[in-house]
Order: sequence, then structure tokens, then C-alpha cells
Amino acid sequence: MTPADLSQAIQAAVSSAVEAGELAVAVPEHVTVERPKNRDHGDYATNVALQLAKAAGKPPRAVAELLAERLRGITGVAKVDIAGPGFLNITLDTATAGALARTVVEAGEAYGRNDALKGLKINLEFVSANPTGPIHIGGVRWAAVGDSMARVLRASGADVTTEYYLNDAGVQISKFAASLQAAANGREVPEGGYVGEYIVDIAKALTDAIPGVLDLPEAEQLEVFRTEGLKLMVAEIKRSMDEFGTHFDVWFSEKTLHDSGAVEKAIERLREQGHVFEQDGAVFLRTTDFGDDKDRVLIKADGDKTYFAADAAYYLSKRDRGAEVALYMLGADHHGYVNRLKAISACAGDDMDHNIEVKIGQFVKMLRDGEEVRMSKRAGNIITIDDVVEWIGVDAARYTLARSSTDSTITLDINVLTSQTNENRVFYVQYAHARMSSLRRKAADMGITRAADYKPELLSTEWENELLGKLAEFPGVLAEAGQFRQPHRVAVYLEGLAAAYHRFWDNCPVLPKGDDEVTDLTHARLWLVEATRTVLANGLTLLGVTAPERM
RNA sequence: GCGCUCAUAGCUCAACGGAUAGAGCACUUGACUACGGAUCAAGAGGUUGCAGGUUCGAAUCCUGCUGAGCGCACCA
Repeated sequence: MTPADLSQAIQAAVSSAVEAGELAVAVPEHVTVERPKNRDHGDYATNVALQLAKAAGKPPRAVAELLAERLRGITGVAKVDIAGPGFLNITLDTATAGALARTVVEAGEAYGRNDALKGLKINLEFVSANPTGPIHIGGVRWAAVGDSMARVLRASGADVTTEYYLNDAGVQISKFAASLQAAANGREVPEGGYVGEYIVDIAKALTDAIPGVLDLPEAEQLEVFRTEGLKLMVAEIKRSMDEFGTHFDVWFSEKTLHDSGAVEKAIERLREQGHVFEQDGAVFLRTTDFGDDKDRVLIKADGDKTYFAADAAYYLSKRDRGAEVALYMLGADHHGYVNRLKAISACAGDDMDHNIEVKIGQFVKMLRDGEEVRMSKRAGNIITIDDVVEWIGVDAARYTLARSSTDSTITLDINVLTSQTNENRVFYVQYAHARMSSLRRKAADMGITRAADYKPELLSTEWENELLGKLAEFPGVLAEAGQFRQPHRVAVYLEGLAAAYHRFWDNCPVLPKGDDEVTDLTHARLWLVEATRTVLANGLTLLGVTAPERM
């Protein structure tokens, strides 16, 4: 019996009490069932009586009593207690709790998947760093979190399109091209241009690929550096992302929005909605109607479209392509954009509280030898995604970056992470998986296979009960991670699961020693181990981290 | 000046409005003739930045304050 099953059973109990006229409340849509921290509080606890008490006009404990009567009649429920202000503490019988292990093993990779977001079409945009340099550490955080986000959302049934927005039009690209040209000609990088090894590298790659480029007239030369340099840089970014295990379904070019007339069309559509006005020769969107602190220019007095106008066209493109929710993941330096982005949605006639979501992620600080390493894309002295992978590997990087809430700034100590000590929590989790894999190999060597006549009631120790409880939590954790858009919950969960397994390991021998017989308990524990291995592997996959058989 | 975000153990981080705020690291003390000791057990470590408010209950929600980061273009 999973917490979800129990939740439904409690809902049914509420309905029953309502129908019997004992409780005058609306049946709640969702009943919370959680694993109490304190084991004296049973296998599961619900606060539903506390929440219904006010509406019912009865003391919480009286409501709890009504429900407890009904819950005690459910098959598999061993005990129901009322505790504290009105919590219901529920204990399952051992066989019912243990049956979950087999359920998990049989579901395999599908265990944990749920329908919390079924049918929701989400466009998830992340990273989207300018293609004028390598992805830096902030982008790496988004690559890790965004990719996990996509996996988590899909596991909850959402239809997700991942997207990288390439700012391949405009002034920054011109500066990038000019910087390449300068480097190729051995000249000083122009004021405000890009410097760094990668500029020299790309310039060289470009002149190697197109030998006659330096003989062209300046203007033509610059154009070649612009188009070809951009291609090389984007290819670099794609390679880095690929090596990082991060996949984008769509690489969306800003330039195509301008070239196709999509920007003009977007402005027209916003005008039809009545939120566009003209002033001092420029065309504005009245974003202040929807919470922005000033109106935003779409077309400047000189006739040029702004970056903001392209943003509006891009949002509409996402919606036109079928996304019900446009989910943006932006760095903290872009938090000022949230209101204007949401206003675009509202100005287009959409629901700004539903059709658009903007997640802001805090910065990543890096320490080396106890001092902060400063990073500046434009200054050249940068920590790139490739550096991070080289230093700590994809698994440790993805796990470490994805295990914290994006609301938190995180500090990564390069010395610690390069030393590969067990401070990298990913090792703790992966080690648990390696141990289970080892156990599986060992069992196979001994000729032991899991018996079909699984006897779940034999899993009766506190360590087995705790581990089973953890396994049962997984689908709920996944659903919450999806609903709250917080993939880090998966990592936090996995650490708890790994800890529960390590404790089980220390207290519950699985395989027979010496000449001991293979017993039903051996088989039952093998089911439990395999179930745990399955969930650990499923969770690690959601984070884009490998589940090693050996370490 | 205005706005957004953040503030939890010495450090790095958790905690759908729920019961005694949890992990890891570091520190102290134990457990290897058991399937992988990259593990486990025990101990110590907190006025959840400060002050009010909302309620059965607040780290969580509201207000004010303090501190930090970031943002406030007819730039991209």
C-alpha cells in the first residue's frame, strides 16, 4: 500500500462520514499523508482532521475519531491512533507494507511515474546564454537543473519541449565578430569586445577552414566572421551540452524572429489586444497595466525593434507551437525581467498566472584555495562548463548543482570537489547503488535467484520497515518535485533512501554465510534490495547522473 | 531612491502551514574473522537575522527593520 493509496482511503473515509451525516464538510481534493519523523507516530500520519475541524465545527480530535473508526476497517491497516492535537497515526501490517517491494521491482523503470501533470504541455527554456562565448558556471547550474526539471516534469506526465534561445542577432554578435576579426589579424580587440583564449581558438579555426578570409575587404571579412564564427561557437556550446548530458529539443534562433517578420506580427497582435501605444515617435507596450514598473519600448524612434519586442514574439511563438505553459529559467541577474515577461503574457490576452512561469536561480559562487574565483564572460578569465566537467566530472557536477533549491546561492569549493572526497554526496548515493549491484552479482554467483513465492511479512525489522517506507515515498516526492518545479527534491530524497539502505545493510544480512541455508528471508530481502536499487537508479536517472554497478 | 531575491548548526545545504527544525563535513567516542568500512552507531552543536501580526499550530504567510546579492535604457 502506497501513501497515495492510503490518501485515497482516507478521502473515502471522509466521504463516508459525510454521507452518514456525521461530518458536514466538503471532501478535500487532496489528503496529505506523510511519513512521520518520529517512528512512534506510526508508518504514516495525516493532519486531515486538523484541517477539517474548523469547517466541521467540531474539535479536531472528534473529527479524527470519526475517521479512525472507518480507517481501522481497511484491509492492511494494523492500527490507527489519534495523537497530539488530532493527528491520525496509521500503522500498516507487515505484509501489506512489504508487498511494495515486489510492486516496485515489477514496475521497474516506471516506478515513480505519476499523472500529476498529465496532459500539460510545457515549453521549458533554460541556459540560453549568448553564443558569444563558452557556457560559464551560472549556465552550468541551469544545464543541470533545467535538464533534470524536464525529466522530472515528464515523469509526472507533462509533455515537455526543452529549448535554448540563441541570441544570434544584434550588437553583442557584432562585437563578437569584430573580436574574432581582430584576433585573426593580430590586432587589439576593440573597446567592449570579447577577449579570452576561446576567441583566439575560434579565430584560428575559422581562418584554417576558410584560408582566403583575411584577403577579403574589411566589411566582407567581418560578415564571414559573424556568420561562420557564430556557427563555430554554437557548435561548441552544443558539444559542451551534449557531453554534459543535457539535451535541447529546439535551438531557437532570435534572428529568425526578425527575418520572418514574426516580431512585426507579434506587435500587431499585441496592438489588437489594445495594449500598444505610441509616444515620442516610439511604440510602447503598456506593461504597467500588469504590474511592470514602467512601459516598455517595442520599436524605437529610429525604427529598430528592441530585444524586448523579440521577447514578445518569442513568447507568442512558444504559445503558437502549443505550449500551455512557457516556463523560463533565468539567472538572478535577470530578475528584473520577470514582471515585463509576465506582462507580455497578459498583454497577449493570456493568464499571466498560468501560461507563463519564470523561475529565478541564484548565483553559483566558486572557491579555490579559500578565495572566491571571479567569473566574467567578457573579461576572459572564466570558469567554463568544460572546466567544471574536467575538474569534478559530469556526475558530481550535475548532482551538486541540482541538489540545492534554485533559491539558494550555492558555494562550490573547487578544492573539495576536485579531491573527490565523500563530501560529494553523489558518491554516497552512487555507492549505495554499487553495493546493491555487488550484492546482486554475489547472489547470482551463489546461484540464488529471487523466489516467486515472496513472503513480505518476513520484512519485519525496523530497518526494513524504514526502507520500505522510503520506497513508498518516491512517487509522491516526484509529483511534488514536478508540481513545485523543484527537481532538487529528488536528490534530497535519494540521500535519505541511500542512508536507509546503508542502515539496513549494517543490520540485516541478506545472503547466507558459510554453510547456512538459503531461506525465505534471504529471498524476501533480495526483493527489498532489488526494489531499492530500482528506485535509486530511477532517481539518479532523473538527475542525469549515472547509477554505477561498480565504483 | 525604488524594486526583486535571499538570511536556518562552525562550514555546505534540507525541511506540501504540522508533532522534538534535519543531513553531510569538521569535532569527540565506538563498530571491520559479515554480503563493498566510500559504511554504520553514539555524542556535542540552533532564540531559524531582529521586532510585531495572522491561527489550534509559523523557518514557512503578512507588516516593519537590519544585512547581503542583483536589477532599475528608445542597450542587448
